[in-house]
Amino acid sequence: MKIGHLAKSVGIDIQTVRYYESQGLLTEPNRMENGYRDFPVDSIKRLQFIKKAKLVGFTLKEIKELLAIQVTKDKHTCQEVKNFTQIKLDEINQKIKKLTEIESALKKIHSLCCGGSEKASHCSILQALES
Amino acid sequence: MKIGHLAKSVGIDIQTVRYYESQGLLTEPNRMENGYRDFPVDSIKRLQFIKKAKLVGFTLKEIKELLAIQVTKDKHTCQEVKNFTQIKLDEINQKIKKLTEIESALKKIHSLCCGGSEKASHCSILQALES
DNA sequence: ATTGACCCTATAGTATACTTTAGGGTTTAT
DNA sequence: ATAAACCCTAAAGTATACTATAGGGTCAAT
Repeated sequence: MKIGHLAKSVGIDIQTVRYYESQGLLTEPNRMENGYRDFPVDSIKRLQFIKKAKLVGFTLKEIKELLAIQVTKDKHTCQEVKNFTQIKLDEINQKIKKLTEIESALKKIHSLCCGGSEKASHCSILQALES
Repeated sequence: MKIGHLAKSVGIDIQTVRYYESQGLLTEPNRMENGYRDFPVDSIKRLQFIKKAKLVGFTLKEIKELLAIQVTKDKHTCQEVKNFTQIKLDEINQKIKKLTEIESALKKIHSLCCGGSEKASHCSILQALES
């Protein structure tokens, strides 16, 4: 799969794909005779995951670590993987909690703010977070 | 409240507080006679919100917009606020969804990967996302 | 065979969000 | 009164994550 096709099917820029490769987020693709990159199909999933993880505030460095999770004799032991995934699970729960707080504040604003008879007393996000 | 106290109680750097002020995320604080900034107490909540929103992937620009939500005659109408909060609520739900996907993949890895009799077939995050 | 749509590398430039430095004044405790 | 801890501005520097540019080769269709 050529880089243009890959980039398009994930909805990112070709340059960005090359950048991710340079940063070690994509394993080095095979090359065709002419030197063009030939990506395996699962690069799509890899890039989709990167996109997803970026959206929720993970850095490329963190995403690289997430993608690197695997139990292999010479790399990571079970216990290492368990420890690492537990840390990441905690982080994710933190994020979900924060998002839920912001969500409920926005919901308050959305539903109460402009009800007509309601006073505009929940119309800032900080006020809505408090109540 | 002096900047050092404020920064410390939120757990961020003094310089960062000044930077946020310069970017319009904090309203300009009053000055004491000596020129020192005198922050209102609610700056703490403002900064805590900024911290929270940054953690889940919002940019300073977006955070500024969230902090600016209010219904006022000369600024934003009810409908504008409703529209804006709805867009943000959708974004937040997207983020929560992505996080939940990553979470369940990590949970799979965490619980299945090293069970002993289990094959290491869910030991990469991409594999875990699929199943 | 030539045009347009691809691909390549290498390097420079940009946006965002800080972080550090320089150079200086203020306050608090001893 | 002096040192340590605090505050100020302005400007430069850094890290991250792209994004664009230059200069060139490849491929598919006309």
